[in-house]
Order: sequence, then structure tokens, then C-alpha cells
Amino acid sequence: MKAFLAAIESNGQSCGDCAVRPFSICASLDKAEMQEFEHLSRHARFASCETVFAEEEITVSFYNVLEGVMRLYKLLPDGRRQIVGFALPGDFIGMTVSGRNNFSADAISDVEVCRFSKASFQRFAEDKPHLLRRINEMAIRELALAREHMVLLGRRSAEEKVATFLISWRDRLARQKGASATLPLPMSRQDIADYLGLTIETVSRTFTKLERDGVIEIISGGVRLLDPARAEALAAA
Amino acid sequence: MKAFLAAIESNGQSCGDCAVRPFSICASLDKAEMQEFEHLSRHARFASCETVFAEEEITVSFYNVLEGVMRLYKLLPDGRRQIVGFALPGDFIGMTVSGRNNFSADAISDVEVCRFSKASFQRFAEDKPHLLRRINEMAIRELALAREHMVLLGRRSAEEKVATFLISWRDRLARQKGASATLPLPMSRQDIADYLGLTIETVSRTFTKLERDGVIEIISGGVRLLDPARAEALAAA
DNA sequence: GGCTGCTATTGATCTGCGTCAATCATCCCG
DNA sequence: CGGGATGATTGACGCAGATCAATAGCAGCC
Repeated sequence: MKAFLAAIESNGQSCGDCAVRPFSICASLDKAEMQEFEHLSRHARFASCETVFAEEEITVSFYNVLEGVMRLYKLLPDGRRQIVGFALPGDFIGMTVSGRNNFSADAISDVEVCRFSKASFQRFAEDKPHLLRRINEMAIRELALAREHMVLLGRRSAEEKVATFLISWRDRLARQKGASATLPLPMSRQDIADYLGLTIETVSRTFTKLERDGVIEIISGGVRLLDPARAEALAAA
Repeated sequence: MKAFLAAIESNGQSCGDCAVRPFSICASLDKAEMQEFEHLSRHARFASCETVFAEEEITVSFYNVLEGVMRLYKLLPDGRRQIVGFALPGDFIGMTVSGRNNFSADAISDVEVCRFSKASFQRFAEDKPHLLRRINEMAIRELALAREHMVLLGRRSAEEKVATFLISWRDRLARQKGASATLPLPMSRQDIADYLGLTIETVSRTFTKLERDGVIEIISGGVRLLDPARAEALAAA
């Protein structure tokens, strides 16, 4: 058992050659801090559809996403689901005030994370203003995204929702791997629906309509943006 | 002109007897810091319906709300509005990453604020980990509220939306002035509609329905919670 | 008191999206 | 290759909430 755990939870390569460092909170650390920080983390992997943590559980770890995509969501008692975001490499998740997770997270693709115990992370961060400012900055950025999403959920039509989703997904991927008209969509239609406050049928119909209108082409595992300008117009207005 | 400005923008009473201190970011400051901090702030007042700042403007100030209620909202180009939150005494607003406001704010009632210039505030906060942690904590709390609100906007019925709004408004006021079954609602029906992603007519009809069902009584300037348990049940499920 | 303006309520009707159900496309696995 | 699982698409229909329109309250003001 111990060997098994060691296999799935290891330090892997060092932070020195970490691909997501410039995007993550680690970008704020200097060399010495980095070395200390490295000892606090353990790599972990999750297969597609595995749960990483659940809402309301006591928070024991924070996570830095290294690879893959996770869905972050909240459930109502009757099972209705709202996806509050997708986590990509570089995202730092798990911070709470209450000490309990305020959403659930599971892997959409195979996922690799850097895991920190909450206690040791907090001890490390306590007196490092530059790290605190960095975390702050990321929280404020998240907050701005959350508010954008409120507008989408409260005030936009199905077609606008889907177009906005495609454009902002494209822009998010572009920041990581450079711009491309071909968008991989690792999440299911159901995930997209729960993210946009729609049903799976409406998402499907809207994709079809956008394809009929020549805005996109639906391909296996994603979408090709044929008319980005038109999509952007739908997303803006 | 100078005298006029002095009249509307003064330090007023000192932070020493500030009523919202325990709720605000200032709670993290010690006595000496407090004194320094006091010199950075200017009191300002806004009449009901006055704009405090607008989305996309360059952020020049941060605000601590001392008294009154503000609505924080985003507009789509065609005028559709989403209220992303209401600010109450103790709330700290204005933090951005981009340097531009990511929402507009105007006074719903007469409002009194503590205003800080962005630059001097940032200089002051720079190397104060306890203050940074406090700001962090508030940002994370905001984020949790924002995610709660996404669930409401994306997945709840009109009746659930209104009930949830009333219950969480009650709880928020309770934290400030103690519990009460009589809820003042300083915002208009239109504001409530734009907060909940509904129309004014639907909000009005839902209030009426809740009154018919004996859950609330609609009174001038607010609502009385006749059956809090029933309202909570609607808000939960 | 009566007029004006504004917000809230109520009613009638419409419609975008949800619901229910059938079919299709992929992929796996024997 | 065929069968069965799973997810996506399409169609028919219904309804919650939007839209359009007509009062109703109510405060301010002459």
C-alpha cells in the first residue's frame, strides 16, 4: 500500500522545470523560498471523472493544477448542479474562509496537481507579503470572472451564453498554448449546460444552430471557430 | 469651492469610534497603524441614486462603506443590467487587477464612505501581512458569495430566488443590527429583479404569491417575515 | 384637495427554453 | 462483425417567466 501511494503521490520533477510556474502563485517566490516551498508539495494524479474534493468537506489541502482540466461545481439538495468554473493548469484552488470547501471538484481529463497541506501552506505564506499579494491578485481576478459569469447567467440568451463560453474558453486556452481556431472541449455537453445554466438539449441545439449559421464547425472532441468575429459579436452584445 | 469640498469630504469623527471597524478590513490594524491609516482616508457622502464610480473607469479610490447601501452592477451594451451585489457598512470595495473598475456602483440610500486613494492605500498595505491576510479573507468570502449567487442565477426558480434573497438579506442585516422579522428593503423592485435575473413583474408577482401563502407580509419599504421556516425551506431546496 | 410623476401591481398573451421521448453516433468488448 | 452502453442530436410539446398593457398606490407639490 505504501508503495502504491508513493507511486501516485510523488514530488515528480522539481519546481525548477515546472511549466505552469509563471502562471501560478509560485511566480512570486524567489529561489530560496521556492526550495522551501517544494518540500511542502506532493504531486498527485487523478483520472478522468475522479473526485478531487467535495463541497462541505473540511479543507485539508490546497491545489495547484499542473495538467488537465477540472470542473468546480455546487449541488442543490435535489441534485441540480451549477458548475462555477473550470480549473486549468496554473490555477490555485481550495482557499476558504470557513475551513470547508465551498464547491466540489472533479477531474474532467487526466489531471496532475501539486498538493499542499493547508496548515503548512498557511504557515509558509503567513509572513510573505509578495506571496500574499499574489494570492490576492488571483482571488480578485477570480472575483471579476465570477461577476462576468453572473451577467451571463442572469441576463444572456442561450445563444449568447454559448458564444460567450466559446470565446472565453478560446481566450483562456490562448493564454496557455497560443491562439488557435480549433478549440478542444474536454467537458461534456452536460458540463457546458450546467456551466451556462441551460439544459443539455438547449446546448446541443445551440451548437447545431451556430454550425448551421457558419459560425462554428462541430468536430470530434471540440469545435472549430469558422467566424470568430460573429461569435465575438454574439458574446459582446 | 475648497470650502465646499471640505464640507462634503472631511475626516469626520476619528476611526477610534468607527462603528464598522470590527467588520471592516481595519479590524486587522493595531493602534499605531490605525493612526497612520486614518490620515489616508477622507469621508465622503453620496445621496440616494448618485453614482459612486462606473465600470471601466480607471480605479482611483478604494472605499469602505460606513453607512447606507450601494448597488454594484454591470451593464451589457444594450442596457441589460446585472446587479452583482449590494454593499453594506463594513464592505470594502474597489480592488481590481486591471486597474479599471469591473463594475459600477451607486448609492441606493444616502451613503457615507471612507475613501482611500488607490496609490496610498497600496503603499500602506504593501508590507503588512496581517492586513493583506484580512483583505484576502474578505476577497475569498466575496468569492464564496459570488458562487452561491451563480447557483441561484443558473439553477433556481423565481420563487426560490426571491425566498433566497430575503433570507440572505435578513441574515446579512442580522450580522449588523441583530435579528429581526421586519426586513427593510431599500432597493427598488427593479434592483431586486436585476439582482435575481428576473423581470420586475415576476418579482412583484412572486412577492404577492409569498404574501398570499402567508410567508411574508409586504409593508411599506420592506417586508415582514411571517413564516421564516417556510422561506428558509424555499431558499434551501 | 387635486394634479403629476413614479413605482408597484395585476392581467393577458407570447415565447424561449425546459421536458419528454425517440433516434443517432461512437466506442468498446466479446 | 454485432450488441450494448453512453453521450449527442433532433423532434414534439408544455410551461415558467418574459413581454405588453392597463391600473393602482403613493408621495410631492401647488
